[in-house]
Amino acid sequence: MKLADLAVMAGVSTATVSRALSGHPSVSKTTQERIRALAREHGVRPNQLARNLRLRSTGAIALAMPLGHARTQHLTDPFFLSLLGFLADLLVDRGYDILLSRVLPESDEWLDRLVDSGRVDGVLLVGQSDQYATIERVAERYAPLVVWGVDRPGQRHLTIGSDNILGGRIAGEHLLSLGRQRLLFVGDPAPPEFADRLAGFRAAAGGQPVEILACEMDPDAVHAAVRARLAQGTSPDAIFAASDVAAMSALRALTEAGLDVPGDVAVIGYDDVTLAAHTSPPLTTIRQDLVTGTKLMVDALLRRIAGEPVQSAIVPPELILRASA
Amino acid sequence: MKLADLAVMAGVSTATVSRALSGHPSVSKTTQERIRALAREHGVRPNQLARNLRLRSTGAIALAMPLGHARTQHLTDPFFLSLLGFLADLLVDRGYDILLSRVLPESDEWLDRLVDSGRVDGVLLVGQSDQYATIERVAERYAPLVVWGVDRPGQRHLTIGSDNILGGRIAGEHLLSLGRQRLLFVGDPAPPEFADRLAGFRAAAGGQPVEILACEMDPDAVHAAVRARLAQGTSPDAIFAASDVAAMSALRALTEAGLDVPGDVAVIGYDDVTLAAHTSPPLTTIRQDLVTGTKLMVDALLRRIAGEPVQSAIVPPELILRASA
DNA sequence: ATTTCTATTGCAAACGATTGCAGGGCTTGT
DNA sequence: ACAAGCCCTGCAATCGTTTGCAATAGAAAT
Repeated sequence: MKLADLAVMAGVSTATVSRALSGHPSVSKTTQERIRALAREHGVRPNQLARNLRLRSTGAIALAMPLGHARTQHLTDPFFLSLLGFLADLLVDRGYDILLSRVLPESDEWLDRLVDSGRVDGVLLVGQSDQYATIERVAERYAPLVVWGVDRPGQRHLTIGSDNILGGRIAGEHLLSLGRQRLLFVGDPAPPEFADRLAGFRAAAGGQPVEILACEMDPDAVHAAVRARLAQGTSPDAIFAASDVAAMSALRALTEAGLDVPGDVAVIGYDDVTLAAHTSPPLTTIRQDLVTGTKLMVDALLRRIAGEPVQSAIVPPELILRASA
Repeated sequence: MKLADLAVMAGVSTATVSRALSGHPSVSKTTQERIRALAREHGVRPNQLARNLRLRSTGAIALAMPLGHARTQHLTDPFFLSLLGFLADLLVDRGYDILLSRVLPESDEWLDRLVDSGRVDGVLLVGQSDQYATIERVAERYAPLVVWGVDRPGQRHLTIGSDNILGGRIAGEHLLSLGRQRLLFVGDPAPPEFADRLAGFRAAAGGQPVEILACEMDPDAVHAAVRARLAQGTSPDAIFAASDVAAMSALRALTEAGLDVPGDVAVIGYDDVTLAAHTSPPLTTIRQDLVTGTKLMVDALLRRIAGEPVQSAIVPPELILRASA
């Protein structure tokens, strides 16, 4: 049932129906009400596709996470998902829908396809993964693109992110202040965010050596890696995990190995996902302020869509002190 | 840059360009390759909106979770999110995009708007919440709608779900087999799924009384409720939580109260979310087989879209034995 | 009574693709 | 040399809206 059908029923033109439904002032109150009633009665709702085509705006935002690194793990990462939750809330409040694209960057055209599809007014990316170059290239020609991630000097694309170097440093300083000596970083050091965390951690450690246990980021891989590491001789007395999920896996491996947390080994995570407060012992972690972060992202995106200039921004991380370190 | 522009550059008509790009056999190999090259060079990609309008199909599926009950909690529920992850994977594999709508059912038109927008070829709903009536009404006139939830006798809408009654019974039987006597159900008994779990649990308990600790489902509420309950005199020796997230909060409240799990109190959850394996002690729980479940959902939806008849289906729950019970 | 003005409404052209049908050029058979 | 057939390609309609502009009717002004 389209507007044209309603038009013949009401004995007016499609144009009038369209204007009546959108509350255009030039159509009389009486016809407006008459058409509205008719529309309600017959359950007529304008086709958004046609509308969007005509208006050249879609009311939708694409949200994607490039999965260059962790191919095994799809969208189930709790950090991504809670980011998604916040973004969804904000966008829906502003009248936008969300087009979720899971992206496995097989070809480097994935982002081009997304922005050129005409289906969205803007794109939000979570994480740069190994797609930095592609993002840079597309950002050059497509403004309404905002990325959660790190901001490198000379970078063209707009990012919102937390200060991962600072976060890593805070973690390191905290562990040192506890008198820990044998520091271990657990996680994949390749993605830019994690690289920064590790860099900050090392900076804090100063002269002290930092051992790196590089592994995939999915829970089982981390668990296996930590267990294997513990099976070797001297165990660390402090672990800094690249993410909370990794930290939880480490936690489990530790308890299984009969080690006390934080007595034998202090553990500190990153993100402060909801469940971090519910592990035992509750996880000390570096919080990324997603409430502010997502607000900034949406804000930046909408301003880019409106054609205004916007700068990259950084939200400060924060140490959340719980029992594990 | 549209197809028409490319057409003048190539010196052919838009029709030919369209056919060339879609690999239509009636356009010669040579022109086809020439146009393809030109398109690649200038980064021309057909506008999906126009395409969808013409083809009357969108290549997108709406995914929504009616949040009638837990208004405070948005999309961050790990169970929903991992369901989302699986669905996303399956749909993307089949070439569909996902339109994510967070739905706060203020008016009962939310679902009508979704199905009439023309933006999606079908709708997946996760949970019925208190929107049962609305879903029934819309399902009457709109076939490609599949719901994750319970199947009541006489119901019109198509559901895939796990057998919550059976799941509850399994949980109950397991706790009884451990010799537990003072049974406590923790969670919101109102939503249909939870109601069924409780019903099955009670059935298993037979004559034994089941205490119900009714509370909101967000972690803090559950934690507070359990703590308050433990502060009273006699504590239960077995807890069946309506979800894993609730179980984790209960776990925390228990350890804080100095109770041993499973020594003093056995705890069993529901869902088997990823993190259930990583709590300490690892959580015994009733798994909902999401791999099969989501496959069935997508399958049912696609067949409904194709106009085939499909029946509701139920996937059996399974006891996952870990340390907590 | 004629003109001017305003309040409504309709016409038709977009938006950017897809596709049935028709026609033009070229080969082939007789 | 002429008819028939086959490849290609283009014309134009279509999907369902929105909106600038023109047109009409009635009211108000002279």
